[in-house]
Amino acid sequence: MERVDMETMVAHLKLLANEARLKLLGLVAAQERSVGELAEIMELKEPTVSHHLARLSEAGLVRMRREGNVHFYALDADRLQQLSRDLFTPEKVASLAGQTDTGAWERKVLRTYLDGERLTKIPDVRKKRDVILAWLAERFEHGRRYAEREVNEVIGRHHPDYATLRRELIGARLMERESGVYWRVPAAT
Amino acid sequence: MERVDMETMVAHLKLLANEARLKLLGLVAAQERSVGELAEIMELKEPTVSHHLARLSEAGLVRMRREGNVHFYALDADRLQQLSRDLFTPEKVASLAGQTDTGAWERKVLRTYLDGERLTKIPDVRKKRDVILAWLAERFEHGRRYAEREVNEVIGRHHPDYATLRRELIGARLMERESGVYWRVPAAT
DNA sequence: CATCTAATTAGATGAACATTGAAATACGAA
DNA sequence: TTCGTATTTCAATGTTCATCTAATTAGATG
Repeated sequence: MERVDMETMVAHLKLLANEARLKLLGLVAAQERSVGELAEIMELKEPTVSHHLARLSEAGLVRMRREGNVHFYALDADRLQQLSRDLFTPEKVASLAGQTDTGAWERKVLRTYLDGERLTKIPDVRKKRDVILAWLAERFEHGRRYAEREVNEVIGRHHPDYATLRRELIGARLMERESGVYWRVPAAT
Repeated sequence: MERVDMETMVAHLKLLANEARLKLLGLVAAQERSVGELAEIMELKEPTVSHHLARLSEAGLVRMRREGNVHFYALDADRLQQLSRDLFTPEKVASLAGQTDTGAWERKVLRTYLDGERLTKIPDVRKKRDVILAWLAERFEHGRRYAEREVNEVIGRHHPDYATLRRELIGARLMERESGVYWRVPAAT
């Protein structure tokens, strides 16, 4: 499988997302045709057709053969099939996000609700609250076991309502507890 | 296989041929996300994101769920996969031409080289010559057998150089001959 | 060489579309 | 009800792109 980045992927889709070019591909699929011929059939001027053929040619979708000063174009069916196959594989779709910085929003939430180390407010919206809780969980060491009193103390440094936040941390499965002992849950991934 | 005409096909390709929309699909593929969240991540304003999501939504590619006045969008993976599968099947490409009048050019060639029943000139370019020869072949009846003298006479009504044209008709496999007898070859389809 | 034809290139125009700020809407909270 | 927030709708702006005419290139023909 050929690696295709976002940029070329969009370029290829743009190339195909045009009625004139799609028709051209269809016309040269059955048999080779000259520019003038295509212009006549499609009711477009030669320069227009020439322009589209040039773009298709760059992408390797059509081949050109000259006879005198007549240029005959024909479809490269293999290339088209390969391109359409590569364009939308499931993992391609999944990877679309990968090339984007997904952390920006989380950082903004933190900036909004944190004043230094101090938590100014607990967000009502679940997703924002999750971000805050994840940040809060990082205040605890991995592998270490905490008494409830210690947990309250750590949270208390950042917000007075340590009881609520402690329960939320458990609910969000960022921490676990058993018989009064708490510990931080390792990150999933 | 769902039938898709040229118009909707182009519309779908146009929808996907956009970096912002592709990124959006990728972002909502992994988990549902709110408009503001997406705007922040993509460094676009909310109206822009809202607009793109609306278009994706029309095509059924994303689903929306509201929680308070927060709108969460998520990918409809099945729909996307179905769309990408339907978009470029081999027979689809072949049929692209079907919706176009391919006869226009042939008619123009005939207009150019014919003056009524009279052939004004024999085209030099192979393709045009083929059109003229096909027209000429139609002057002969299917199934009937002609002597060479008769062939010359029929052609002679349209152009003085019957010898050349007779040979060309054979070369183009529009007519055949055996021991001095000629007949018209049925169309291949 | 001059001439003709086919195709491409260059430059201009217009339509489609992405993006935005401002206004309107919907909803929850006080 | 009034306020605050998230989203959508509206209207305006700027950019991209398809198409065209005019000019140029390249090949064939006389």
